[in-house]
Amino acid sequence: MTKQRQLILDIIRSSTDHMTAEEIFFEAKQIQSSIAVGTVYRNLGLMAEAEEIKRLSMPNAPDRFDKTTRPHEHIICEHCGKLSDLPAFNLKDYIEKQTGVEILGYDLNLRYVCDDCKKIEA
Amino acid sequence: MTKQRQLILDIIRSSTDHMTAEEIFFEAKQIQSSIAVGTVYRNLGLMAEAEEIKRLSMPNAPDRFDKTTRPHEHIICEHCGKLSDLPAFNLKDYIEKQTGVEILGYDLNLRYVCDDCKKIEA
DNA sequence: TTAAGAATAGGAATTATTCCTAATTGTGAG
DNA sequence: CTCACAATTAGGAATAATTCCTATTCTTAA
Repeated sequence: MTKQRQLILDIIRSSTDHMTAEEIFFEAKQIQSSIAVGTVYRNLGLMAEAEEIKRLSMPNAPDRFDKTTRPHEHIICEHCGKLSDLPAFNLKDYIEKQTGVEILGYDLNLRYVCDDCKKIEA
Repeated sequence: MTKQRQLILDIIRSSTDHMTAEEIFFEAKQIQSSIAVGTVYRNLGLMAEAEEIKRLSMPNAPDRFDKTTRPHEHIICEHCGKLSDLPAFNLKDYIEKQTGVEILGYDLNLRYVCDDCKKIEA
């Protein structure tokens, strides 16, 4: 756990939303201006691999990183792209029963239109 | 529906697995050598938008395209990356009841280790 | 048949990410 | 403490995936 990795982790943990690598890089730069973008990507990849954080991949968007590794769901507004958390549905047992396969984990991404966008549309 | 778009759609529909844009481009080129990579990406994006096909985004992998737009689930081997289809679990009603939110759709990606990789690991 | 609009080819540009190498930092044996 | 070694970083080049631009080529309706 180097200084840089700790800094990146702190930024993710103190953010309320799900940041992109680029956003994390710019915040990190505010604190340690010498930090390199490669360092950010490498540490994000390593921490995601080690399951200290979670990488989120969505269509038509760069990856985002989630401080929460315990299971929970994500819901994304199709209109503005806002990404929010939902409590876990705990589908693992249900899925394993349905499929007969040992599931290591799953990603469930729900699509909706958020209240703000609904107002605008109406 | 131009000749090129039809060609791209035919390639996707006749494939058994989920192809990347690059794979689709190379197959298309066998048939129409003048086709441009931009044409493939543009038409894939348009068809995904129009829900004629479905775009799949996974961590650490380029997007893939699925001929099947009717709901079904995807399961990916964490070891070799093989991506397979599963029948739909029809979680929409359950999710809407849990969340109280109108869900437009969802993507559920399951992670497991496929039989081939299990053998190798053992 | 021709003008207008839409889509393509070709390639440059952009975005997101990874890789390379020299320099720096942290660590443990002496 | 300090030297040497290993690991990590900074900086930037390189790559991968995708989008964008513009001139050209269809297509279609009048």
